[in-house]
Amino acid sequence: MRPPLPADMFDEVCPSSLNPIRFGDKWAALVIRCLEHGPRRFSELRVPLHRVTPKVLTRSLRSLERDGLIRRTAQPPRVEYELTPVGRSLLEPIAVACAWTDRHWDALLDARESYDAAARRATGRIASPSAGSRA
Amino acid sequence: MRPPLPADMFDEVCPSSLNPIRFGDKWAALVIRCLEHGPRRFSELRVPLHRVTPKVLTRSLRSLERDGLIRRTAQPPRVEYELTPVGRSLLEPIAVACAWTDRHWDALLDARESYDAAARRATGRIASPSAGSRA
DNA sequence: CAGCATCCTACCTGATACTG
DNA sequence: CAGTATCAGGTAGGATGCTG
Repeated sequence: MRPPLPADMFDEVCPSSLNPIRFGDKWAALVIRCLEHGPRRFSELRVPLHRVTPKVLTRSLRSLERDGLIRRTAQPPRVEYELTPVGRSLLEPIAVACAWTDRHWDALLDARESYDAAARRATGRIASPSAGSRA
Repeated sequence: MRPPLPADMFDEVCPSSLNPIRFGDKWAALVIRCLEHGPRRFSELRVPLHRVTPKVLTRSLRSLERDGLIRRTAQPPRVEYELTPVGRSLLEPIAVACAWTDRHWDALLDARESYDAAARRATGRIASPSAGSRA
């Protein structure tokens, strides 16, 4: 049998609003990568995605299913999710996005920091929300 | 001089919430593509992006600037926006995303339609928001 | 020309608690 | 196990009108 998904599969700053590249909703790309090596059950997905609530994960899964990117099969009490061919084809753009992020993540962090610092100097300390987590 | 940006540069269903791949906010990818061949002024951008209000376009530009993806230069009354090297590097993932969308757009449309149709049959006609526009 | 101010709506996301 | 229900906050997007 395939190994279970590791709880630390994703960085704790992941997903991130800082990452300009997004696939579907906040968790969609992570879900797709979880399904890369075969079908997974709801509770299996919750291990690496331990920071998402069941409600939100359900909505993300429904949305992916609606778009034909994953398929849900229920033979109670088992429910499994797997990639469709179209969903699997998203792995390539996702990989490209990840590669881009790896190369430019630090530049992005620096740019934001100096922009916000300049804005603070100009306005006398206003706003500037905290950085998010990673994709 | 470079030709002005055509008003019909983007499809009228573009950007789209249907497209699962997004770059920054709703208009960011379009802005970046507008800047591909050199700097553009605010009002130049408004031609192909005629469906975005000035407020929203401004916010999108500020956000891209904050992330170091574009650079804003003002020598009044001229204001120009141009891609930074990091911003330009996004053109490649964007192209990959566009290629993916071209290949799978129809499948996405069909999947949503049949999912919503099945949902209507199951629940007796509830919900199902209209499709969005394209990315 | 290149925005800003104001108001408003919808959606996304999450916390918490509960269930067939 | 695989969700659903409820409540609440924050942000994105847009309409409209005004300005240095």
